[in-house]
Amino acid sequence: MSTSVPTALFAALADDTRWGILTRLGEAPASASALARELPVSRQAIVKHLEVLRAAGLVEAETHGRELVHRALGGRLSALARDLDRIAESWDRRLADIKRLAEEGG
Amino acid sequence: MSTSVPTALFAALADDTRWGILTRLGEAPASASALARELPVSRQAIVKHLEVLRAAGLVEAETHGRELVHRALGGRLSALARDLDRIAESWDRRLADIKRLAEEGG
DNA sequence: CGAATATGCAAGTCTTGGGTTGCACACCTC
DNA sequence: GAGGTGTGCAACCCAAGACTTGCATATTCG
Repeated sequence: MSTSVPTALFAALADDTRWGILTRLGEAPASASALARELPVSRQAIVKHLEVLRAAGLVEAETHGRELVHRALGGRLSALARDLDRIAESWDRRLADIKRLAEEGG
Repeated sequence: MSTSVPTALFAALADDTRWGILTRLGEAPASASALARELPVSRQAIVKHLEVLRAAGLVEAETHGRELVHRALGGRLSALARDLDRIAESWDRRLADIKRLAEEGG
């Protein structure tokens, strides 16, 4: 098992523009060109971000006519949420153990 | 409300070395020098990482004699987990709505 | 068919940030 | 008090990646 939380996924989420694109797609699917009209960055920048998001499993694309429509997928995110919650709990539990041992035994 | 998930927190988690330090601190608190002995990076690199982690609220430091002992805090992480889960759910729900409307109305 | 629009590929720029080395300083210990 | 050890500050190097502009290529619609 070990870590199970790839930092690559965090990296995909760590950029403001990319996060903006992702949450925008969460509201409704859209093409790269459509996003470029809404956001203050070039279409090429958006395309690159979409590629990163797709590689991370956060976005899925589908051809619609001559458009490539992208949509946000909740699966990876909710899986990440579960992992993080488990990890956070283990940290706090371990800290409580250490503190307890120190007070009892020390 | 809006976003509520600062990408800065993701950025703090997005580096392999930093994530290694963080999970290591999750097992047991340690000083920067102690970590430098375990990990294949310089103490200064670790110090910088710890500063980032502390700024993100993921780590807390306490002076022990002449040592500065750092420990991982689960709070921020579990809060992030809750936020992500909520967001993921909203995405999927919205997608389901769109698909349903398309099939019913279209 | 032809114009408009959507996508893809390709440099090339420039900032960010992870990492190092070196040095000065403090503090506990012997 | 002297030495070893833990920190802090500073300058510097270098690769990664976020964006841009430009051009070539389809493909839908009138």
